[in-house]
Amino acid sequence: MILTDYTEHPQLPFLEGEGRPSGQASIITTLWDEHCQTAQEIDIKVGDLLYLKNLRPKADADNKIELTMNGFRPGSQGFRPTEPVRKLQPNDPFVKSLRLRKTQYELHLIAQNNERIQQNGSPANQGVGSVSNQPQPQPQPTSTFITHSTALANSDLPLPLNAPKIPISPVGAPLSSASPAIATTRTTQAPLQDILPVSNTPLQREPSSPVAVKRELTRQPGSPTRSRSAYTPTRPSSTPAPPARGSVDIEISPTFVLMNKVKQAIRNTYAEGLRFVKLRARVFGFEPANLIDFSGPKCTKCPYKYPPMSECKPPRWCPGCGLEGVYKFEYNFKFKLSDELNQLFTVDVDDEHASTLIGVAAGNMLRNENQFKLVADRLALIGVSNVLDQSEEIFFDCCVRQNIVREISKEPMGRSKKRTGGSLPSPIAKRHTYGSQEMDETGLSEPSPSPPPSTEEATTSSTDVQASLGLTWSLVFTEIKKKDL
DNA sequence: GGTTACGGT
Repeated sequence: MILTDYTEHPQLPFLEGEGRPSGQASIITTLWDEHCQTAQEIDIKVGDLLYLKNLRPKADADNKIELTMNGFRPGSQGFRPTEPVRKLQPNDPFVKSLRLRKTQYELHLIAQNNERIQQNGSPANQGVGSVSNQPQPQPQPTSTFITHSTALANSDLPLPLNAPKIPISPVGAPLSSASPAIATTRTTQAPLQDILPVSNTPLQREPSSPVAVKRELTRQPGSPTRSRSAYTPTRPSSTPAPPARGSVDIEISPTFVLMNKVKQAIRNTYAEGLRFVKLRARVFGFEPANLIDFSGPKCTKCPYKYPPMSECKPPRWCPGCGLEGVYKFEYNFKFKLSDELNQLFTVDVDDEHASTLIGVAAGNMLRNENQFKLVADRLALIGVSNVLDQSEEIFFDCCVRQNIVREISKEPMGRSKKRTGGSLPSPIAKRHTYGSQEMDETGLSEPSPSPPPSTEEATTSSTDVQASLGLTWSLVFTEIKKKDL
C-alpha cells in the first residue's frame, strides 16, 4: 500500500503526486502474511483511514524509507498484537487529528507554492526548512511509526523529528508517537500532508498568525490613546482597567456610528422591543476552532450548510435539496465576548455581518491562501487568531442584537412559559433559530409576543445562564477598521 | 508490561 499521514521526508519516494499527496509525503508499506490477508478481508480501499500497529521501517535499495508489517511467528517469544490492521471509524479521534494534519499540510503546500512563485523558480522541496515555527520539537527515543503506542496525549500535532538514519536503527524520525495513516494509490485529491520535518527543521503549522506582529507595528508616534470612542464605560473600581493598548493599530467603530445605525434600523423596521446593545468587549473564544472554517459552503438552492471544509469536502449533490450541489461560501461563526464588566456574551456572526466586520466577502480559505490571509489579518486586529496569545486583551467596540425567538408550540403550551416566566422561547424554537439567519429575519418582522427582559437583567447573566434562558445574540453593524485606511 | 522481526521487486 501507499500511505500518508501528511508528513514529508526527503527519504520518501515520489516527488510529486499523480494521485498521491504532492510533496514527499507518501510511504510504501508492505503487509506480510496474516496482515496482508486481513487487509483484504476488511476490504481496504483507496482513501480509507487506517490504524496500523507495529510497523517497522527499513531502507530500500535506493535508501528510501519503507514500512513493513511482519507476520506473527508462532514459537517466537514475541506477543501477538491486537487488531494490528484496522480501519478507522469516522468518529475515531484519530480521524480528526489526521484531518487536521491534512488541512495543515495543505496550507503549508499553498504557502510553499506561493513562496516559490514569488522567488520565481526555486525547486519544490526547498524552503521546507525555512518555514519553521514549531514549538518544542522533541526527538523521541525509539518510536514506532504508525502504531502501538496509544499516546494521544501529546495533542494531535505530530512532532517533527530528527532525520532518520535509516539503515541503522528504526527510523528516528517518526511521524508522531501514534498516528493514523491514510491509504492511497491514486486519486487522492490534491495536496495532502502535514508538517515537514526535513532534517530537524520544525515546520510552521499555523499559517495564520501574522497578526501579532502587526499589532506591534504601526503606532502613531504622537497619539498613543488616539481614537477611543466617546463611549466611556463605568467600571467597578475593583475591576482593573482594560488595557488601552491593543487598539493602537486599529480604529474601531465609533460609538456614534453604531448608534446611528441602530437608530436607523429601529426606525426603518420592524422592531419594537428589539434590543441592541453596544459593548466594548474582547473576544475570549470562538467557534469553530479553526479560522479556516469561519466561512463554509452553503447551498444556494436551499438552506443547507455543509460541514466544515477542514473536515470534508462538499459532496457533489446537496444533501439538503438533493439537487445539484451548487454552493457559495458564507461566513458563519460565533464569538465569545467578555465586556469590561466581565459579562459574557455568546454572539452569532452571520454572513452579512461578518462581511461588514471583516471587510472581505467570504471565500474558500482552504483553497485560497490570500483569502485566508485577508481574513486572518483582519481578525487578528481584534485578537482573533489560530495562534493563542493571551498576553493581550484587545477590547473593541461592537454592537450586538438580542435574537428574538418565536414561540413554536410543539411543546405543550405553557410548560416552557411556566418555567421561564412567560416570555422565553421553548427549546424547540431556540433550536430552530440558532444560526439561521432566515429565521432571524422572520422573527424580526413579528415582534415577540411579550416585551423582552430588561437590559439589566440580560446583561447581568453569564453566558450559561443566558443560554439556559434562551437568550442568544448576534453581532451587528460592527466594523474593524485599520487606522491607515 | 513484556517481546521479536524471515521473506519480495
